[in-house]
Amino acid sequence: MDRVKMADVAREAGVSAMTVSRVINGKGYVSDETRRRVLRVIERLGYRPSGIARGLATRRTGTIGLVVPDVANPFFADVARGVEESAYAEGYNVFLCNTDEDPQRELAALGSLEERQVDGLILCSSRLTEDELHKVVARHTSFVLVNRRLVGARTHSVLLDDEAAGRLATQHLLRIGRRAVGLVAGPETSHSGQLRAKGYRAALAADGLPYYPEWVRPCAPTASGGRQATLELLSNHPELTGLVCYNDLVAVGALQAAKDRGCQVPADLAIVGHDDIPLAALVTPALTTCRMPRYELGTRAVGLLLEQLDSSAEPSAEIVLSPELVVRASAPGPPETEP
Amino acid sequence: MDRVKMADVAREAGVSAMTVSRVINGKGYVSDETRRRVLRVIERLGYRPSGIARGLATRRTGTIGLVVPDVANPFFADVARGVEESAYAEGYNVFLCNTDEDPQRELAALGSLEERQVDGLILCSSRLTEDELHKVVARHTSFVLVNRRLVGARTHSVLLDDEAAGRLATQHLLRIGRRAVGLVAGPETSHSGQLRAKGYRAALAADGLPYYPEWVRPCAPTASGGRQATLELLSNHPELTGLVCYNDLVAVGALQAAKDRGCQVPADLAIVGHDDIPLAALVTPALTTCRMPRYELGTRAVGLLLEQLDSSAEPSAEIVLSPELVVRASAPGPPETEP
DNA sequence: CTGTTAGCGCTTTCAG
DNA sequence: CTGAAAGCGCTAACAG
Repeated sequence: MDRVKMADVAREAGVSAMTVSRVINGKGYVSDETRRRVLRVIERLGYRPSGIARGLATRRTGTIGLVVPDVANPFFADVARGVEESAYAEGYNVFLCNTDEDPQRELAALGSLEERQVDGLILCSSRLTEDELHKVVARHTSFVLVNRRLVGARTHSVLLDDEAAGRLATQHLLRIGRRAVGLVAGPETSHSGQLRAKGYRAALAADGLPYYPEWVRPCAPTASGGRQATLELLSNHPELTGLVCYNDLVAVGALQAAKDRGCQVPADLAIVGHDDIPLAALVTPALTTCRMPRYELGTRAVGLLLEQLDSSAEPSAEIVLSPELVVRASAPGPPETEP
Repeated sequence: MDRVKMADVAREAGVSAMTVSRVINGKGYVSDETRRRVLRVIERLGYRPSGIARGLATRRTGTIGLVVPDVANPFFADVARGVEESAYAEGYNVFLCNTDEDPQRELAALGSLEERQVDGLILCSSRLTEDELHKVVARHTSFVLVNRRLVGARTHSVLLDDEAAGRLATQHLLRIGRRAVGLVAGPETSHSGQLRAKGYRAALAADGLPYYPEWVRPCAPTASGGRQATLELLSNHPELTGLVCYNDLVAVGALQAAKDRGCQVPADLAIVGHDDIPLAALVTPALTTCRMPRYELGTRAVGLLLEQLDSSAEPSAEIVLSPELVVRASAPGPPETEP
């Protein structure tokens, strides 16, 4: 019950292993007749070349590693799908590693992928320190960071424009006539949260509106976090007519809070979320939100990675992906284009 | 910039490669002093053994393949997480393959994993025919089917008890006094849908209630499918006081339909879904549903797989995982235990 | 306790 | 157009 190997095919076809190798890889000259004969034997024997033997000989495994904090999180699941699909399209297979948000496990995963000799590595929302990250990057020829930037290294990253997202969300509310717009800001430690908040402020400033820190409340990035923060925000500031939320889960919490207070959405309060997770379209009223191109995050990462693999030593590159406003019932209004 | 190899470590430590191999794998005797010296050199040089070289020598790659229709689907994302985590805990890495529900791609993925010489394969909700599946199984020593059964093969599978789920959901409605219970049944071609419907019928029969086919409507497994089917069901049968839904998405559609018709949930109509996706807890009213243990599907699959790898040639095994009723607002009531 | 000798299955030279 | 020899980095099986 041993695997059939190249030598078996060669013997059966009456040629050398080298010839079999040539027809498999389509390089070098092989007469049409020989090729056909070899192909037939391969088919008949059900031969499959051994990737690891090939890997040992070529020092290329046709494999890329993907490290994510949690595949079950829809955000990373979409990234993973993007990575998997485009890697597959280019003939690569992907090793998936889950870190459970734990830097220790992240390091371990990276080590394990190094042993597997992946050709390249995609690291998503790394929880490592800059120092650790620099060390890791140094060990790998081909490396792409997703949703994280690292200065001072030959690093390629694919990022989301969170500031633009915050701006977009806020602008939309302002444009539909809401002048008292609050922010349910998510965790204070969140990098993307800070950027979205920055966008919120920028949008206010652009319209010549003052920034009221008391209209901004941090919260856990969950529905219940959003609900509670919104409840407090609304009871202290009933003057608010619009709310930008850190993400869609928080926005759903805001929706619940509005309901708790008998406040009509969007009539009394218009709400905009971030991310456009599937849930956003299913709640009532459906959420207006900033769609973040998660799948594309994955495909672009693979693109950058393979670029590095082909042409060696590219300089650093950074791709920033833009969010897109999706208008639904929680903050309706004509979607206008940028001036 | 070449990788440091075992020979480098051996030379540097003044021992043979074999000794280095022994300390790395922790097998065979090595004096404590030598071990320490080797370890130090490994550390200093940043040596990492080559998994592929080892794989070629041992014919074991420490790798398992996971094939799913779509990682971005929360169901499979959870399975994938279960697989990844427990594989990792046992020192295995997992190759993830997405088939996009396409049998052709599924076959291709399987072939590709065979080339990578994975030690075992986990195939999730396969879209292949029985014949194709039999062929695939025959090529692999270690194989586990998730959410799919295959008769007449030395196959191991991990399954969800869909019939019990349908029964559980229906029983709950009957117990809280709903005697006119309809079924929004999902796609007619869905295997799990048919089983859940069977459970629905069984529960009715157990209570001595008649089965009315006109209270059952198929639909697309989506919120809009559920909404439309429920709308039709309610307008033809306003007598219904309870609804079992194929899955949570469909149940959310049913919720929307009830709202459309000004029908109160749960007062006028109690609704039970299936799966317990995150969404279920977030809609208003929150959904009562049958939780299907998706993460465990993954962990158990790995368990079965590794069992096969260790002790060769196990007989077929089948693990059936039980659903669990999660009571929330859409069909409240004291959760009773089985009689 | 440690080292030597052979491969694992493929591809890379370099010759025919 | 085809083949022979050598080796990728590691470990199994023996020796010592």
